[in-house]
Amino acid sequence: MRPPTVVKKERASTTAVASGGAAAAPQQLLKKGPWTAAEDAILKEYVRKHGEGNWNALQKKSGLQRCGKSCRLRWVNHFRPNLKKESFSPEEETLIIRLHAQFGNKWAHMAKHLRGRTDNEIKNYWNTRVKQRKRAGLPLYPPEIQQHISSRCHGQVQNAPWTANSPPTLKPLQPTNSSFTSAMPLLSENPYGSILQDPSRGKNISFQFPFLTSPVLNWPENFDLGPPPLLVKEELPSSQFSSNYGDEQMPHCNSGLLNDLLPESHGEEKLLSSTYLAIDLLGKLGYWDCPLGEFL
DNA sequence: AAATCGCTCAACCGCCCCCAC
DNA sequence: AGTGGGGGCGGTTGAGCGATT
Repeated sequence: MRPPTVVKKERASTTAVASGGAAAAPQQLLKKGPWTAAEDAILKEYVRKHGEGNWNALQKKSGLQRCGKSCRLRWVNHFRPNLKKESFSPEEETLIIRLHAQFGNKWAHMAKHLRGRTDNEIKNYWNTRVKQRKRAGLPLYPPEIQQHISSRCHGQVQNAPWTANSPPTLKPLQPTNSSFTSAMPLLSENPYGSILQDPSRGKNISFQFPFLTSPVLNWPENFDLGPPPLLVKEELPSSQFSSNYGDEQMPHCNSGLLNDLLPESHGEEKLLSSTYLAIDLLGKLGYWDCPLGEFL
């Protein structure tokens, strides 16, 4: 990766920034293009004094001729603490591929799982990868990743909506020509998730299928994701366990069941932990017969 | 040495959501 | 309920640079 912040040739211009990114900026001349060392210094000093956020105020208070969005982007991509500068490691590359298989083009979401990496970096890496593999006539996901994912746990949910009297049955996918795409018609009967009744506790538990609610699905042919990554979202009716997948501030529900089953997890691991723990939860409730260890 | 090509990546753009009023 | 500002996010662009011809 090329070292950042080295501006060899000034391509900046001073212009009235148009709508969109600088909608809130006053109609004055704001600079665009590469940042200079002096601008960087102003930005860093401002954040040191005032912390992150309130980016438009930065422009007003510091006199920096940059719109708030540009300041935020510069900070996030170059000066935020603990940023990694080196190229992606093989482990990181593998993780990106797996995360993309799971979440699609959710760069910011993926960045939460790659400590010290920015959404922009991941996006650039992926777009380059797409170009390269397309040119080489290779599939988007390498066979080893496809194999790894599809071998984690072959199961498929049927018979929605579920109840405790009619629990979801798990049907092994055929190892050869099965694909998540082929599973979708079955799941489309219940595109937003389901509610499970747990009579032993007198509780209802709501599940959602992020794959089915994601607008970015464009799965390659024959890509087998295995089972949808079930996420426990709500324990009805009293739940406050309502975060979206990927929400780092996932609150605990206010009744006992999920808190019993979901141990503490922290930071960037929380999303995947919540996903896997949700699957584990299904197993503990008897709806899933795949040990968590095999799924991971 | 010069021209061309292809890739990388920083930065911008536009859309959207959230929240205060 | 409607509106506007702030901020987050994904898509896109194009300058810079190394490789190749």
